[in-house]
Amino acid sequence: MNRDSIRARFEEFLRGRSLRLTPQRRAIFERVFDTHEHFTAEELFGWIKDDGGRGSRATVYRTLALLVEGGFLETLDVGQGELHYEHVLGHKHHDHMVCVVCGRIEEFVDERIEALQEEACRAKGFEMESHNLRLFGRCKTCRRRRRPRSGRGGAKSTGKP
Amino acid sequence: MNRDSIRARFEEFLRGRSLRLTPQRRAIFERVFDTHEHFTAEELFGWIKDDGGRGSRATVYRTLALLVEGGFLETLDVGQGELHYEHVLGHKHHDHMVCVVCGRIEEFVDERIEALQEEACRAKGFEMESHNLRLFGRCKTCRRRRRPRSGRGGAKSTGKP
DNA sequence: GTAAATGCAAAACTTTTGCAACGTT
DNA sequence: AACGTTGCAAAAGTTTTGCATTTAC
Repeated sequence: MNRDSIRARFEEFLRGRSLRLTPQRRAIFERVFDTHEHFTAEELFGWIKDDGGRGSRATVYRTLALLVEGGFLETLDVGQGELHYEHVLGHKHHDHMVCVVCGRIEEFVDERIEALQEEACRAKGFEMESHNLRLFGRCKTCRRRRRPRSGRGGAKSTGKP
Repeated sequence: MNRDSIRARFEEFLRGRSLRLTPQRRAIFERVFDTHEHFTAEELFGWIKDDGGRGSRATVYRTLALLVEGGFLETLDVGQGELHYEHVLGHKHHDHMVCVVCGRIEEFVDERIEALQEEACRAKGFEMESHNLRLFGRCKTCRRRRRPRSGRGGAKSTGKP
């Protein structure tokens, strides 16, 4: 699904709820869909600032919540304190492998796992709305190195034990 | 595995690191293993207070971290802001179904899913250290009701979108 | 014109930390 | 005496909120 149709849906979503398409919302929307990566609210806020600034932190958070509500984004908690966001529209469901050394997030899917989850739910009378599978460990690259890469993420001290 | 052997291991763990078995640590340990449920740091702190009070919030957090480090407890993030803790010793690995209505957490295991996860890791050159599968939805009980149960958990407003 | 949105700063919440006082060994 | 512990209050870090002001429709 391309940018234009996503934008059209976003505008429709806003109209449907009598919300307004402000320059801030537009800027945030565009910046979000300019990236193909996962990002955090704080990162996004930084990008918006760098781009010359429409949008406060509060507006970034409020707009992200809106995008999640509208099904444009999904949150991914990698247990690092900050929530990560990723696109949903035009992306198939997938699970994540999170490298505990460098913080890199890899995506994968296995339809057989998906099916077994459904089966487990049926067995328990549970009606699944969503699910989330995260594998933590060391990625291919980090298995070869003794020291962490210097990039983003990684074994940062976090609000969580 | 029974309480006495777990306690013995805990004492051994402390001794091995020249840490002391203080009354606070003992009280926290006992209270933790008095429950069969998942609990949060704040809940535990409340219990300790109710029991007549040895232990500050800081000590509760510090001791929980210790218990996790020692492999006595594991954390479970149900996306509700607070981390949940659960016993590890004497409990086989399992995954979780989290009811988004009443907050109830149900456990389940499927060895086939476990095996497929390993397979996915091999395919990506990823070395898995741990994993975490959470299914969110409505439990058997809540599917039958139109209104949420009044108990703990549930659709509480949280620090996360 | 009017309801909605923004920005700021303050607040909320969970968790961590600095530090002086305290117990154990 | 030396060192680990505790408790308190303050700090940290992320996200939310109240409110006066501005803006889109």
